[in-house]
Amino acid sequence: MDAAPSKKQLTHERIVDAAARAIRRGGFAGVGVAEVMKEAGLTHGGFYAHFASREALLCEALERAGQDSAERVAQSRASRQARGASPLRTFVDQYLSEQHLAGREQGCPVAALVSEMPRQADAVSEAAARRVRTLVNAVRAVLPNGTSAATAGAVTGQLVGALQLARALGDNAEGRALLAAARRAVLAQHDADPSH
Amino acid sequence: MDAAPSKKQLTHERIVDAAARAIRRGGFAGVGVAEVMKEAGLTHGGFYAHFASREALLCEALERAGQDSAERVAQSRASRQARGASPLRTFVDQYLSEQHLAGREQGCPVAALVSEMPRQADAVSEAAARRVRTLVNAVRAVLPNGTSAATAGAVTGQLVGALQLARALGDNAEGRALLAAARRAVLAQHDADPSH
DNA sequence: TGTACATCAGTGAACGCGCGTTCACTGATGTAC
DNA sequence: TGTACATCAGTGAACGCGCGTTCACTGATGTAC
Repeated sequence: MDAAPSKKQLTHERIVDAAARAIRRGGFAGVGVAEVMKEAGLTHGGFYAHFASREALLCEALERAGQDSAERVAQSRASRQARGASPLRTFVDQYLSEQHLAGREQGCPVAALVSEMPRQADAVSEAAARRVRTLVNAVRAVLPNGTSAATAGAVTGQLVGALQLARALGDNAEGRALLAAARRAVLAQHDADPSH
Repeated sequence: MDAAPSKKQLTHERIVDAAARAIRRGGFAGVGVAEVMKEAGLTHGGFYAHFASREALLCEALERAGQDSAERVAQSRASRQARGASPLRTFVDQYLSEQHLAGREQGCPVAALVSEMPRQADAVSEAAARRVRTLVNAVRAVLPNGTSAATAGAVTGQLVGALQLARALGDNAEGRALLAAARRAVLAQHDADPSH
């Protein structure tokens, strides 16, 4: 069905990928039509054959960034859980890892962009709200059955907030200490088996 | 000593006040020289008699926004504590209040700006990091004596993250439920007397 | 007290620049016969 | 198999606009005498 992507579709993907990186690197305002097209190996004039507007690109970029980040997490999840860690512990250790602290461009778009989300044009902030819900659901999935969306949201806030504050303090001892303290706090509160 | 501010100093304050509101309303990029000057009742040409650059204004605006927000909190704190609430509960109830959810422009600049902080020019992101430390210290002051800065940072992350996610979801039932869940979580974890 | 002058906060026109968007065009691809 | 033609992804010049910054100027204030 989706077996044979056309050349145009492949180009489209390349543009969205570039934008998904740019949006986490530079924020919503850091996504420039010309720069993204250049990074995709094209000239800026062709942009409007692919997107109705820059706004439309931002919406697609948000979604792509979320998928991209989720895939990265899924890759190492299996191996960690095999070593006996709980799903929650695995998730928290990855989300509040030093790699995630340093790798903004490849990381969670919610952590990279939340404080800008409410200021975007309607279509963009709606796409952003969907991304937030997706993340909250991912957190909910590693919490005990029956946990409410609101409670999962509070835990998500704990993760997102700690990562952002650590980044604002810098990728140094100060930021890493905050991150470590947040890992401990989340696990002490929600993990049944704080063995390690 | 600082008894008689000159007319120029008063003007300077007005500009910084306008910028402190604009930076929380529109983010770092939302602070335009011309617009801020206009809001202060001036024309844009006079700007450089007050600031070396737009960057310098951003630094001052960050600090002012922090003071402004802290003052607002201090105003209602006394009366609440008099009614018997603990300092922590008072702080949390205010930080995660529905007023704070709706009032971005008058609220905490850290919640309004964290995810943009690491992307700013050096001077600005340093001023931002100082703001973060100030907030963490305020949280630390309402936690038990001896709480480490890192642990206070984790709690701060919980507050900042929850407020941001709620704002990204919108000032509606969904956002308010997240906020309420976060209030419960923080107090259950840290407040000795969860009486109410 | 009154006049002459220096100071300086604020004005408004102008600048160069980068941005999102438009559009006439190119040139490769693939179908029709 | 070979030629003629339509399609359409991508090019690159050009547009209008808003931005941060500069600068010659204005006009009110206050000091010197």
